Amino acid sequence: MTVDIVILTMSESRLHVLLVRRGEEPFQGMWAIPGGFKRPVETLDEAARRELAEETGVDAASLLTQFGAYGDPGRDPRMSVVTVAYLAVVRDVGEIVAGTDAAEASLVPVGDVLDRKVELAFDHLRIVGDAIERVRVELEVTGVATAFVGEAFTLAELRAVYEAVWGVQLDAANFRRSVVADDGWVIPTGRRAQPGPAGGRPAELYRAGRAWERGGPIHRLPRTWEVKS
Amino acid sequence: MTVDIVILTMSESRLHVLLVRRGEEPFQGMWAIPGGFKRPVETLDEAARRELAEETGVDAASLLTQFGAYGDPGRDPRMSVVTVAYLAVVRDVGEIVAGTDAAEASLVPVGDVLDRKVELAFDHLRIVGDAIERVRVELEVTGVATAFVGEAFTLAELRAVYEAVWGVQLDAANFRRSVVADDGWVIPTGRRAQPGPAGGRPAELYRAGRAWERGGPIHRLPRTWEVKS
DNA sequence: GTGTGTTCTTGTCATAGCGACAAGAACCTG
DNA sequence: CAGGTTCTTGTCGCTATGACAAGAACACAC
Repeated sequence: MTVDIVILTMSESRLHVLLVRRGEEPFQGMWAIPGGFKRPVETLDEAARRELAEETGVDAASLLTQFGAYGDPGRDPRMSVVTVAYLAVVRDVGEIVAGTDAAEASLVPVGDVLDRKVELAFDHLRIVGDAIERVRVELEVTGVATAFVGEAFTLAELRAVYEAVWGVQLDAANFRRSVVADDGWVIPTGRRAQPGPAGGRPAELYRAGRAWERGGPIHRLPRTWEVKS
Repeated sequence: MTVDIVILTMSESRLHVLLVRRGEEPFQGMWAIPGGFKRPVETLDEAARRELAEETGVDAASLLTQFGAYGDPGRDPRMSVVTVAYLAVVRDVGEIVAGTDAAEASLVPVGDVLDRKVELAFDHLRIVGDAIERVRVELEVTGVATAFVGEAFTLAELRAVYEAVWGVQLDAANFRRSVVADDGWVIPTGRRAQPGPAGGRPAELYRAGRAWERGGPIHRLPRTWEVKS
């Protein structure tokens, strides 16, 4: 019994996953998602949190959600091992420190992983793929989007999350209208963000409201207000 | 490592779950969901299918979907056991036969389980509860609804699924319009169903179309067209 | 300062979706 | 045939939303 953890975060408007370079056999030197063996005295959630901290120094405690179990014979060359996979979405990974069993830890664009530019150990490619798919769905149904951004955020930042995860372009005006629709999804803070290097009108800063508990305001299914060109 | 299976089906317009009465310790004589130990040479999916067939005689092969793993210490009094839970929605359970390890097998209304009128062994109440919640979500996003009904079905039957699972009343006219919306969710067969004992106009029979793959037509979140009185 | 470019914000318009409701159609039983 | 039940069709009005245009607030170059 092992647990493995997929940590997702936004960086440079792209989705990234936290990987560690394996320090031990099997697959020594190859990239993998953090994880390790569960102890009999702890719950699965506790095991996930502990392994993540041990190998990367990241504490994603309350955000870890379980999303799958993998137990194909042969997925681990050593023995028959079933792993339970966890997912956490964070706005800032914080200090990444390679710990036990890990020679190195860093953020990698998920695009590079899915394109196989970065090869993963075990069946971790499949696990990461399932995690992404899960986030795509959760984005529509839950408030996961706010977990990607900070305490205070601009609507452009929030929109970038949807665009990166779904791989679409959204109309800024319509996005604003849907989110601000006075149902309490976002609450203006009164402050404004610093404009980017190219200038532009400074964006208002918002914080997350409580309406996300009932599902998000942005949908992708029958909606097609992606930008044309 | 064990696998446990939650089988859900509709009976008398109510949601039912397939339970077995345990033939062995621990919890001998108590109701539980079917399940058992995974073998090293098989996948989790195969283990679920095998255990279900062994204990109940039910073959739900292609419909089994994994939805959670449970590994709290103490959930099994004998030892530390992690179980992977599977869910299947079927229109007809078929022949139920109590098999190995099971003294009895039958369908129980989920209401009785959630109300604790029927007590379950281990943490199976929690597992069943999670399964129900999963179905409630899937009903909105996937074509699970069609798995509850037969090959050919009336729109009233399909509507009853949503009403039973969500615990709401839906307007028959609006339900029809949403489902028939010529997007291929249901396809008329040209045949008609037998009216019930109280008479009434005979309903048209439909079969499931391919549009369900892109998500269902019925939503519950911002929608509130439940019947008033 | 002034002009140009960029980004965020506000507003308009037309259409599609949908909740509420009423009426008609097709069966039953007695 | 009368009355009851269930399924089916249709209408009305409101809201949500996709498309698009215009205004506002900044940076930078000159």
